[in-house]
Amino acid sequence: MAREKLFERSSNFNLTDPQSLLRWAQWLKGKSLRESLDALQPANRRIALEAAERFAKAEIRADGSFKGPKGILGVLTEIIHFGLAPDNIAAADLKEAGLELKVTGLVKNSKGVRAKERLSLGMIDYSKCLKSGKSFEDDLEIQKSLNGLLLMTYWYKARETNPLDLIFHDAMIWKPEGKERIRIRQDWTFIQGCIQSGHAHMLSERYAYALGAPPKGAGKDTDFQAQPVRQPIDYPQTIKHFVAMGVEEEQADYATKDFKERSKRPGQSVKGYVLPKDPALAKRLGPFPARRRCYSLTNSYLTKLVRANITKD
DNA sequence: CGAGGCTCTCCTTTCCTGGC
DNA sequence: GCCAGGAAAGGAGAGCCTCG
Repeated sequence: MAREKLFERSSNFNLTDPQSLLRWAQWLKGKSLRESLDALQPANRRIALEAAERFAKAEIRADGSFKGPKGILGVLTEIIHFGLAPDNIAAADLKEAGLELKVTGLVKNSKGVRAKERLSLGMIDYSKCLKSGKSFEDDLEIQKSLNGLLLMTYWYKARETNPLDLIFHDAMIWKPEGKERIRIRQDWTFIQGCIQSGHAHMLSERYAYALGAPPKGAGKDTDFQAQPVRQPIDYPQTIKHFVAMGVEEEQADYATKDFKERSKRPGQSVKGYVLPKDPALAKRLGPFPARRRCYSLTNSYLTKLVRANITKD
């Protein structure tokens, strides 16, 4: 099912043509969303404002001031710039072109441009990771992004309360192929291996080349769940398991040693592994409860991508 | 129709590294 | 060996959705 079109911007792009979507995304280079909004005909402008209100609780007043959540640049971009209604269907945003739309912030420091944050791609479903025969290629949660990501970057500005004033930097289509894709598949395999070997509580971004597993949740104890494999297998077996699955020996060896160290410090984040604060919940969930996590492109990898593929500034 | 679950995104803490 | 700044990683608020 295609996205609901709010209005036609057919002179600007063709929803089935990735390159036209990229060009249209790049139109925003050096501009803000406000300019895209101003370029709309009055009738469409009204539709866009109404949609922003409906989908994002964002009130854009006639004088250009803004009232609403500030972290909704992505949603506003979809609505205003592409004329599409957001939905929460698992398929890619720009399905006809096979592209997933992501809007992400950049910052500049002494060493140059970098990504402000990791980029989250989709939630990890622990129970699904146990199904045998489930392959990387079948994991839609992540393939929708790996099959083509229309990545739009903007200059992050702390304390900016009006998303319409944020300046876009550039846009690119990212579709990992060849070596890059294989490397990402290994990261994915590593994550599956952690869950299958009873180490879901050890998942982290630190073992990743590109694809990490940072925590993602509503905060507090509700983020925890019993992991599907209750008892971790021992470390020699864990290495073997990883390698048999296709993880590089170096990564498997490093991670397993690190697991061993961290396992000595339950309840200590980073150097150990996190636990629910409520002891009763911890007891109910069993010995190694796992936090809700997502698949993400790590900050450092995203930074590399941005530096390599997007025009220097 | 209300409680709790889910997911979006931003915020805070911890850790690492490079310069002295 | 210490300090500061920046990066990595964990933590969390809020709104929407789902299900009883």
